[in-house]
Amino acid sequence: MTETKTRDYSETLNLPKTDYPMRAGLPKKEPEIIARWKDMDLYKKLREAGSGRNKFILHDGPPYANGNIHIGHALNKTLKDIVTRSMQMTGWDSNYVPGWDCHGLPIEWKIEEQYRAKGKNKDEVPVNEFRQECRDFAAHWIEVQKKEFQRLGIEGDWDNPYLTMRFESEAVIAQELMKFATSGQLYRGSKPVMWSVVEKTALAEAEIEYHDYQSDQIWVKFPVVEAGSINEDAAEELLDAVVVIWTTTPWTMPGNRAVSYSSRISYGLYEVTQDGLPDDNWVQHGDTLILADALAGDVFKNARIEDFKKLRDVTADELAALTLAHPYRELDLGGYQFDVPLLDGDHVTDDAGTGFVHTAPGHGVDDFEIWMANARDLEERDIDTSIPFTVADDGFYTKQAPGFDGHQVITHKGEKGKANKANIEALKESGNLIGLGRLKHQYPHSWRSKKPIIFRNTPQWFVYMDKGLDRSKGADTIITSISGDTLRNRALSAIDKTRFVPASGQNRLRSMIENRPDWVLSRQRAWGVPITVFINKDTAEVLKDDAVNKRIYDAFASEGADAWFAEGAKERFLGNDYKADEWDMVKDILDVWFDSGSTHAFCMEKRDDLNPKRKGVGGDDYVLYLEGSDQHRGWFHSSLLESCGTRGHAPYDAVLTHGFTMAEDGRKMSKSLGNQVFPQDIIKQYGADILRLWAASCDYAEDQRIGPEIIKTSVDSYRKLRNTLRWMLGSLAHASDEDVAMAEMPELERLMLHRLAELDTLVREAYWEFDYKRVFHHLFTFMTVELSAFYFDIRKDALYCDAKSSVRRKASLYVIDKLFNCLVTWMAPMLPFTMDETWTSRYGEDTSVHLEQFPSVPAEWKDDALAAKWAKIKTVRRVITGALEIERREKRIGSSLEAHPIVHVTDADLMAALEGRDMADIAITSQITITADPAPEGAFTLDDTQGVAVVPGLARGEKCARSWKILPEVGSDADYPDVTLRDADALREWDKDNAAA
RNA sequence: GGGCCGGUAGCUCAGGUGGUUAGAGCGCACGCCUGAUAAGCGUGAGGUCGGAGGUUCAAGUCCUCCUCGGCCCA
Repeated sequence: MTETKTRDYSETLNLPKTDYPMRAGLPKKEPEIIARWKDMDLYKKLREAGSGRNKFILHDGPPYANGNIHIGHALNKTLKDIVTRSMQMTGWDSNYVPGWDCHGLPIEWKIEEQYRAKGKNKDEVPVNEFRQECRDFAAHWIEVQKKEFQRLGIEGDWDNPYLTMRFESEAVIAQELMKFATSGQLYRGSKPVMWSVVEKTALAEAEIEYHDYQSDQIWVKFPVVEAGSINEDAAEELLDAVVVIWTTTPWTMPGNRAVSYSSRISYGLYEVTQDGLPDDNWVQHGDTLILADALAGDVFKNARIEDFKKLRDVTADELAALTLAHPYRELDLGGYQFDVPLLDGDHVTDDAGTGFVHTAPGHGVDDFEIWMANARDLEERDIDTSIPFTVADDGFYTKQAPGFDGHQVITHKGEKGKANKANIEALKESGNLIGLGRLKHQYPHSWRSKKPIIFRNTPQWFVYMDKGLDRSKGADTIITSISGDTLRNRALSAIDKTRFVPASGQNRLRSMIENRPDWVLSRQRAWGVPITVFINKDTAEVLKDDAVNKRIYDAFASEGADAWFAEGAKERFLGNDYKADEWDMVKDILDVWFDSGSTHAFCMEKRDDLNPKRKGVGGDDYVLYLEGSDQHRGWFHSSLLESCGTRGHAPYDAVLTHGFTMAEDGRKMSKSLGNQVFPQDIIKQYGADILRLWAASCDYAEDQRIGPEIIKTSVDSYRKLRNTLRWMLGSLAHASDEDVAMAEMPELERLMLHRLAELDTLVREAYWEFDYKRVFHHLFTFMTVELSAFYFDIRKDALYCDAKSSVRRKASLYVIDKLFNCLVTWMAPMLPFTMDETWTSRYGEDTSVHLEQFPSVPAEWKDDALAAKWAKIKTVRRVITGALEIERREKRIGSSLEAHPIVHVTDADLMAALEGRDMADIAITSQITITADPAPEGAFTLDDTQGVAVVPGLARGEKCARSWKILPEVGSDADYPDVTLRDADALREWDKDNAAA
């Protein structure tokens, strides 16, 4: 016999074999996968697969089409995609139709900005030309964002998204508005808005800048005319007194309707005690004034009075019972005879002024709100609550400011008109002026003209929150005089029927609906859907005519809302039944929240592939809205009101909200702090799946953080997941399709199947609860702790070294196959790129994991008794590996295969669990001895484990050249003298198979 | 200023109805392996549970206040 050279056995082993790369190269690979999905028309295949199933509709809240996407968009769309994919894979037809919000102010601004750069004036451009430019602008960003969303791996109908500016959408939006109009829910009211006289336009908060400005300040007396009936003497005193206000806008005096005070401020009755005042002084000896205590001194100083005394306190109750006269009542102007009430308001402070605030509801937001809040009480006091239109759009007073028409507040050049002066004169004449001065302060100016703006009462369109509705006419409703069926009540009861995730959203939305005022729908803007309403010039009645409305709808559907602004539109829509000159055509634009609040109407209901049949209307389809928590005030809110007003119920079954994404330090991202994170950067550097893994692993219900270190955590997790899957793929390269019966399967394999059964329940539950971090953390821990470090580590020996015919090996491959299918499908919604790559690596390029369902798990896999038993086995294993670690540290062993521990198990329960187990395999040692004998002194134990002690020792025998186990039997097989008997058998089989081949 | 939500190891997260020395994974340190190898396995060090009061035999868990952060209003 010639000298035997050691044979290289590695070719006889079933080592992992795969092309699946360890390093993913996602930034390069993901676009290829997107292309593959497009080529195979995955979206269409998904729809075919889902056809006939109940629909799960994640109805997209439309992002605004005016810039690149940011991290918040990325989180939002990723969560939506995880929802869509997971529902599709758990038995629903889950069709995601993305949408965009296209109308509105920010886009108008951009176009205006471009105009300014070109020296063009918006007012000189025909409105429909301007609108076209807005449309083009939106269209551009829709394409940009679409690509960015697709790059994130979001699956949906990207070829047919919905757009609020599509003609059909504009038609339905107008139609929805007309439903409110014809059902009587829409009314014309008024509200002060910031108004630029120079540009003759309303301005939004963002269009305002503050500059220094010199205002006229005045202190004004309001004579007390009624003092209630608290106490005759006290009332008498107050009847002789005046309430004093201070204002920097004298021109708003004609609009005054009330005086506000605060019950949190202390007030007093003051008397002027100074002698020798000139006869023409505005304040005289003996005058009594009611003032805030903290400000009385200031007021007298401004009225040039040095000597005064406080007579007594004036209580909040006394103030509430006062009625004042307008300072102009005694003048012969007409129109100021009304009573002026005192209103308790939180906006009143005693920092400056008099402690009393002049309240002109047409000229300030606080004024308007306190007026409206008290409207009901005032009407009971026979006080007219209508708000006068005192100033026209050109800055001139109207006839509703009697005695002042002809005067201008602000001129067309932005300079002060004569209004202040005229009012000051009138006040002097009435004897109600007590102080006068100038004040330099910050005052709002138009960002365009840089000229001062004013608050001006303007007509606006509102929807009633508290008028009774009548549902008897189907979807349309009619106002009734008395009914509990109001829009507010409908919305509240709809909220009670809606599932909120997290639950706290319900309260949040509820309290907003409970407290909100009537819904203002009108904006004085150009880019949007118009309020398609005609009002009768004489009666101010809103035209309700189905034929007119249909003409409007049809025109919009084919030409877009531009039709409203086209030449001859009025005559065209009114038709022959009405005289055009008897009707006014409203030119206001709908608030964009009405647009997006109508998406359920023009997208969800109009598309056959959506149009849900929900519970209660003969179906089991399910509609979810998912947005950031700011949308309680926004889209969740407007969609609810729109749908309740026109359909009587919410457009959704469930509302899911997520928090906002902060920088790594937990603070808001900002350019100035330099802590911004851009999704585009992460995708470029690591890939979209890394970003998605971040989204899936964090608690999105709260605010999340993102930054370099956090991304690194995702990258590390990703690598671990990927390598574990890679090893499975490598092992499965040797698998056959042979099934192995449960009865034949070793307990270790059955334990893994049991764990799959448990995870199956958990994963399905967590996906239904949209709790992705729970799915991720469980799967990740399972893969690292139970698979990589336990099951795979133990089974490597059998998988690599056992003969092909080994049942143990076949069983393991069977289980790995099940593990693979479960894990890859379960993670597919979160990591769509990687899981599809993994899936196709096994099943071929013409498949996709996204067309799979979560595997059904046989009930027989679940085996709690087995799991309990293996918990004990693992307990013993921990003690063994603990003992081996000491040996390793002392350099007596390196690999655990060099060891032969003697395990003393004196706990009968644990011993019973070990019965029939090959603990050497399980502990990955070459040999092992299990004994019930008491452990000798100095044996290794763990503090938390009773009844197990380990005496370490070295394995005896030769090291097997093939499996590296050390066993005495090595050398006893004549054919294969350098291996164990198991390996010898395996080699015999391998050699036979390969000789035959 | 008001409404709502939150603050558990360096990071991401667990911690039903209050009950022994607060857990996991990652990261980190150290070690082993070299047939998952820019991989795999093991061991270890990390926490005043944002802070202060209070209720209770007992609080990360209940109450109050404060603080920091966030969303929405004003």
